[in-house]
Amino acid sequence: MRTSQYLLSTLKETPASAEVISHQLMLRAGLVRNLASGLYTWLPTGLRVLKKVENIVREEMQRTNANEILMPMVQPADLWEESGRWDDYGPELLRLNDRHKRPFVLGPTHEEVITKLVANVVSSYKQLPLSLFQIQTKFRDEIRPRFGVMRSREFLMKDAYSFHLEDDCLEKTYKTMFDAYCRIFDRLGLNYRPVLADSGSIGGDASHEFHVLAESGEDDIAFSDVSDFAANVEKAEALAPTEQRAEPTQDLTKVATPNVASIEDVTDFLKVDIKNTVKTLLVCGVENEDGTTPIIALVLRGDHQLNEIKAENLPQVATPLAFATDDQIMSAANCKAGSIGPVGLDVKVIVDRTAAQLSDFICGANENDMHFTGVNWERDCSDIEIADLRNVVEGDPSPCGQGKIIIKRGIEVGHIFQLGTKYAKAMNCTVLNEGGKNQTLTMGCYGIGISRIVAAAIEQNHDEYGIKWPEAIAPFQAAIVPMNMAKSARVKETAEALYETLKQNNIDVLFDDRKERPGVMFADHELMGTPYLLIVGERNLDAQQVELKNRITGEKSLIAIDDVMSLFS
RNA sequence: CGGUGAUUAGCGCAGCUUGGUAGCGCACUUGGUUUGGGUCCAAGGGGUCGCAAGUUCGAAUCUUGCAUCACCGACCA
Repeated sequence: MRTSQYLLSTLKETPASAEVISHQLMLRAGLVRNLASGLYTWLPTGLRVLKKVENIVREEMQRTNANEILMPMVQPADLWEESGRWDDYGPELLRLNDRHKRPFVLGPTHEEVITKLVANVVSSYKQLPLSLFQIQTKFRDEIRPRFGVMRSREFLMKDAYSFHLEDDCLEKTYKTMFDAYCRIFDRLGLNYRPVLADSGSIGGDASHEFHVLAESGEDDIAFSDVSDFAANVEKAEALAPTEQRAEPTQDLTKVATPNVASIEDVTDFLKVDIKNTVKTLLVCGVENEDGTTPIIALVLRGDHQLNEIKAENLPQVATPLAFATDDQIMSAANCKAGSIGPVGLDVKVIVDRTAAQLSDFICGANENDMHFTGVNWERDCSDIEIADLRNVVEGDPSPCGQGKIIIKRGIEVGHIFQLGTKYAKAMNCTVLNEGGKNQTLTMGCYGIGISRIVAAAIEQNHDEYGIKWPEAIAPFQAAIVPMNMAKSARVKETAEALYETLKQNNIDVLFDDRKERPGVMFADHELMGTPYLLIVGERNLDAQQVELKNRITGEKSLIAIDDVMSLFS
C-alpha cells in the first residue's frame, strides 16, 4: 500500500474525550473514529489489526476442530423468553420491535440461538461432541461505555459453544479450549494470565477468565507470589485465620460516639486500630413465602470490603444483592446506618471468617451515636453464621496454600465456562443416546473479545511516540520511508524496487510516497507502531544498504537491500 | 440511574464576567522555500457558536427547557 492511496488520518493532538492511553492512541493513529457513545467506525489501519487478531483466533479455533458458523445479530424475543433471560438480562439487552410489532433483541450473546440450532440439527449422540464458533458483532447497551473500544456497546467477539452427552467429555473440550486460548494469547504476543472466575449470570460451574495485565484494567486479579495461582478478586477465597480467637479480656461497654458514623470516624474518635472494629451491612434476604423480605446482617472487619458476589452466593441473600433502605434499616436496627452492630440485633447475622476471629472489638450499638467496645463473640453475640464474605487483600494467604496474595489490574479478554445443562434444558436440546432414549446435552461456552484485544495490546505496548505493535498484529509489518525522493532518482528507484520485492513476498508494507519532510513521516510511522522502518537515503545507496529502525528496541542499523526479506522469515 | 463538567471550523482551544453579528494554534488548499526527526514565508477556503423558546433595537454572550458527550459512582459474560 502507498500512503498516497491510503487513508492515514493521523492526529497530532489528542481528542479531549479520550481517557486511557489506548483510546488516545487509537484515535491519534487513525485506527478508529467515534460515531456515538460506545459506537466506533474502524478505519483501514484499525481494521487491519482487527483482522489479524481475528485470523489468529480463527486459526486456533479451527485447530480444535470447531466449526465456524455465522448467526444473526437480531434474535426473536421468544427464544429469550424460553431461556428465561428475557426477564433476567436487564436493560443491557437492547429490545426492539419489527414492523409487525413483533419483539426482537440485538444479540449480546448467542446461547439461545445456538442451543435452538443444535436442538433442531443434531439428533444423535454419534454427532457429538460438537464445537461451533462464530466471529460476529455483539451489542450490549452498557450503562456507561468508556475507554474507547475497550468497553463499547457494539464490539467484535468470537463466541464458541460445545455440546456433549456427558460432563467428562465437556471437561475435555474445556481443557482443549483452555489450551487453545493460551496459544492464541501467546501468538498475539500479550502478557496475559488465565484466572479462576465467577461464572456470573451466564450460569454454570467451572470458569476461567483470560486477562491481559495492564494498569487501566477494570478487574482486580489476585495472584500468589509463589505459585501460579491466579483468581479474579470476585472469586478468590479469603481463608479463615488459622490462629485461635483470643479469650475476652474486656467487659462489654457502651460508649457515646456523637456524630460518628463511618469506620474512619470510629477509629479517629476512639483512637483505635481499624483492625479492631467491625462494620455491619444490612442487605435484603430471599423473599419469605408470605412475600415479605427479611433483612440479613453481614459483618466485616472495619478495613475489609464486602465481596458482593460471595454475598449473593449465600442461600439466605437475595440476588441481585440489594442493600437495605434507610427505612428498612430503621425498622430492623432502630438506628441509622452508621450505628448498626451485631449485638442484640434481631435479624440473621452472617459474619466474615476474619471478623469472626476478633475479640474485644468495637461495633455499633444499634442506637444512634452509640458504640460498643470490648465486644466478644459468643459471650455478647451468639447464634451467628460464619462465611467468606470479603474481598481478599494484598498479604492474605493464598487460597492455594502457598505464598501470599498480590493484586494486579487486568483487562478481561477471554472467558470460558462450563455451562452444563442450563440452556439445553430450557431449550429442550436433546439427542437420542446409545440406549435410544432422549438425553439432555451439556454445554460449554467460550468467548474472546476481539476488538477489546486491540485496545488491550496497545495498553501493554506503547511509548511516548505511539503504539509498539507485537509483530503478529501490526497493521503493517514494515514501512518504506524514502529520503527526499522527489530530488533523487536513485532513492526513488531503490524504494520502488524494494516495495515491489516486499509486496511480491506478501509482506504487509506501507510505502510512504508522500512529499513530506522526514520528521513528519517518522512521527507518523512511529505513532502507528510499524515494527520495521526501512529508510532509503542517498547516503547508504553506494553500499546497497538501507537503514533499518526497529520500533520495539529503537535500534538503528544498516542492512543490505538484498537481505531485507530475512527480517520476515 | 445519581453526582460533576462540557458543547464555538476536521482536532485542540480562546471569546461569555461587562450583549454590538467570531478568533488563535494544528490540519486543509495554492505558490515559493527546505529535505536524515513534526522547516520557513506568503496568500486562501472552511463555523445556522449543540437544539428550541424567551429577554432585547441587537444574543456565542443573559434566562428557561431539551439533547448530546465525557468523567466519578452504581451496573456489567
